[in-house]
Order: sequence, then structure tokens, then C-alpha cells
Amino acid sequence: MNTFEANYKNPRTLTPVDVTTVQERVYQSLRLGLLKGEFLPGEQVSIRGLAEALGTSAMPVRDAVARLIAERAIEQSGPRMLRIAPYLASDHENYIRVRMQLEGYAAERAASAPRNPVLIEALKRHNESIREALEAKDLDAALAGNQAFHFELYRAGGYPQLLDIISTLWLRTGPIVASARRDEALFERIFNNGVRIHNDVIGAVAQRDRVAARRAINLDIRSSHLSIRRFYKLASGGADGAGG
Amino acid sequence: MNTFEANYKNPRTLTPVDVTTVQERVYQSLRLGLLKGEFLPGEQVSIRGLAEALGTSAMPVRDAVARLIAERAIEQSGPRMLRIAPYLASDHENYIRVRMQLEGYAAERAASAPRNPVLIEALKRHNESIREALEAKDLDAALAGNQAFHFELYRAGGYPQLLDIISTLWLRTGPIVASARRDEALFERIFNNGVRIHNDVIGAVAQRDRVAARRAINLDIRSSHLSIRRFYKLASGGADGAGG
DNA sequence: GACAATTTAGTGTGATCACATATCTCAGAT
DNA sequence: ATCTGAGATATGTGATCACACTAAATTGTC
Repeated sequence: MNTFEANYKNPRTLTPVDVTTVQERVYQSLRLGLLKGEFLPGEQVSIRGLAEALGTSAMPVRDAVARLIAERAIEQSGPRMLRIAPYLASDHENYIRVRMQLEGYAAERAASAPRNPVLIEALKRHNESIREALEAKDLDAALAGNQAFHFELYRAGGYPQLLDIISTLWLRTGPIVASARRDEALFERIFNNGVRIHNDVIGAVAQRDRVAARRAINLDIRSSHLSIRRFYKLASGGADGAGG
Repeated sequence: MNTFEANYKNPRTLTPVDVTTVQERVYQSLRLGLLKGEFLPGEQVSIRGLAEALGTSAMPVRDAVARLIAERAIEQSGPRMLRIAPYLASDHENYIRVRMQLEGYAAERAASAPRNPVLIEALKRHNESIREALEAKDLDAALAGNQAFHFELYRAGGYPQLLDIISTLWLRTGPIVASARRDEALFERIFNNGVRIHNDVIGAVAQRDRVAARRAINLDIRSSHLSIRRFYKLASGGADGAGG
């Protein structure tokens, strides 16, 4: 060991520096923001605006936005205009149907996998965290808990490719669900109902009943969808919320 | 009418100029190339290389590639390296399962829609064009006909959102299927079998039997998948073909 | 002649600039 | 007070350059 190494003893304790590209971090950041409901459906965004908010130049944002456009989370609303995918009743209805197919399938797979007590515990934990968040009126935490519950289940379903497609779909419906936060009472009703249905899901997975698992997940998706639709129907009368 | 208008009578016959962005055309071009099998799975690509081949600068290609990365058609194979998504047996198997869910669902929807003689005729026409292409040993045309058949059916299923996701999946499995062209005999066997199965699909749709439609489409997907898998298993012994 | 070290060519990434064209702002006329 | 118009601001798009880094090619050495 020479003097250099002696002076800087045990360099292995150094925290590894983040080696990912700026573009990737911007992408992940925007993705998270969409799922957390920090953007409203139909809201206009600009590359330079996002770049400034994120403290970078325009270039990495440009690449990240291109990816989000491919995922239909962001769309071009004109020749030189970008916006978050707006809420359109019929389109959203269709996405819900696709989600029921895919998430139902993932749930079915998770339920028919070998018995997995760790999974059951994790699901219970997530569901409990939603319930606690609702009691504390922490809507962000409730949203995050719900997401954690679903993806824990789907991850157990087996393959990453399916998870990938589902998460792309959440990127589109995410801002819409999250925007229901504006009606706090409705939001709480949706998620209280969700907690109850999640218990059915957990029961189905514990008993390895794939039909019941699929049905429960589909009920969860559909019932929250119906509430959201009602919310937008009411909102379109007075307040903003639905972008054009 | 003044002299100007008189001199340039009936300006409506002017062909509209292409107003889309370069980026968009590059994206569509790469997309088509992937589906036509002009790229091999695992093949390395470079932004500058594609830009030169397409006669543009790097910038539009960069945006287009970012979109294709989001669709998992292109992936980063290293810190500064891009390649077409390679063939990985287990991953591909998973994609096939997802495709069976979604395309089966789309077929089911198409079959349960109101009776549509125009659709039936179109499907028959596409299937006939595959058969003719195989007779003429025009593999490109057979591939295109197969794609036309499937998407005609799925389009009839109803909603564009589902079509959108399915076409993203084709973008990933497309180069893999297309690369089976290297074994001409196998390729012909796959598609001859396909033509036969397509007739079952047409029959199911004509009789509005959604269960049969779903089963037939799933059989089509699965049986061609099995052949492809065998092809790659054999190819991995001697020739190249599987990248990665 | 075989192998290792070094140079060279090529890569994605990020920054910056120019441009055409949208949308917004605000004065001026009716 | 309302509408019209021009000017100002901001937008995505495309091009170009610099940079850090990788992989291939080339040179030098034994």
C-alpha cells in the first residue's frame, strides 16, 4: 500500500456516484410526477419550462418528452404545442377495458403461482398503509399505497414485460385518477372502497383462486373508473379539470 | 375573378405539400423498416448511421430513436451503444403470452360486433394475397399481407387504443418473425399454416362466434411462435442470427 | 510472427443557436 | 366598451459543436 492509498483508507465506503444520464433522470422524474398527479390532464407543458423546473437544459428534456409521447402520456396538441394527455370519456373508457384485460391477467397469474406468504404479507401491508393514509387524510400517501399494492401484485404475476405495458397504461390513466383529488370526499370514497376490494384480492390470492382474483381486480378498476367518470361529468359543468 | 386567379385557374388541383415534421417521417420510416424485417434482432444501429441512410441530420433521428426506445423496439446495449431489441427466448415467450391476451381480446370484440360483410371480404382478400405471395415466393408480400390481415381484424374490434398497444408489440416481435425469412422453407411453412388458420378466423367472425375467434387467433400466434423458437434454437448452433 | 500498448475512429450525450410560427399583449380605432 | 391589428414573447424543430468514453485498428516490442 502506497502513501496515496494510505491517506484515503478504505475507499469502499464512498457512496457510488449517480452514473445515469440526465435524460434518464428527467424521464423518471416526469414519470413519477405524472403518477403522483402533479400534472393535470390536458395541461400544457413546454420543453423549456420543464427544463427550467428541473434545472437542466432543454436537450435531455427533449429526449425524455419524446419517450413520453411514444407512451401517449404527452401529446402534441398543435403544430408546436405539447400537453398532458387530456381526459376524454370514451378514450378513457377504452383504456380501462384494456387495463382490465391485462391487469386481470396479471392478477390471475399471481394467484395461480405457488403459495407465497411473503407476497400476502406485503399486500396486506400496502393495503393497511392506504387505510392509514386515508385516516390521516394524506391523499398522496394513499395514491402511492394504491400504486404499490397493484404493482406488488402484478410483479408477482411473473414477467416484467407485462408489468412494463401495464405501467405505461398507468402513465396515461394516472393523471386522470390523481386529478380526482380535487374532490376530496369523492377521492376518499374511491379509495375506501378500494381498500375493501383489495381485501378480496388478497383473499383470492391466498386461496390461489385465479378467477376470483381476476374478478376482484377488474371490479377495483371498474368501480374507481365509474367514480372518476362521474367526477368529470360534474366538473365539466362548472370548474375546470378537463382539458380540451 | 382577377387576373391572378385567372392565370392560375383552379388551384385546388395542387397536390398538398407534406407538412409533417422530419422527425415524424423518420419515426414512421424506422417503424416500417422494423416490421418489414430490414433490421435483424440484436443488430447494432447508430444515430449518425441511420441519419445518413435517411438523408437527414442526426437530430430528428435522435427524437425518433428515443420514441422507439420507449417502445422497447430499440434498446441501449451499453453506455453508448444502441441495438435492435435482440431475441431472447424467455422474453419472447412472455411477449407472445401478452399478445395472445390482447389480440385474442381484439378478435373477440371483432367477432361480437354487428355482422360486417365488408370486413369479411377484406379479410378474405388479405388472406388470398398471402397465399398468392407464397406461391410467387414473394416473402415481403406475404409478411405484409399477414400484417394487413391481423390489423384489419383488430381495427374492426373497435378501439384505437388497443390497436395502438398491439402495434407496439408487433414492433418488438416484428423483427424476430421477419428474420425467419433466412430459412425460406420454414418461413413458407409458417405462413401456409397461417393461411389455413386465418380461414378459421374468418369463419368464426362470419358466424359471430367470439370464443372461436379468440381461439383461432391465439392458435395462429402460438403456432408461429413455436416455429420461430425452433428456428432460433437451430440457428444458435451454427449461423448467426441471434444477437446479444 | 504473436501479443500488448497506443493511437484512431466512432459513439451517445448535452449545450447552444437559428428559424418559422404559433399564442399572447396591448394599443388604437370604431 | 368591443373589436381589430400589430408587435412581442414563447414555442417545437432542426442543425451544429464539444465532450467523455468505447471499440476497433494500428503500431511497437519481444
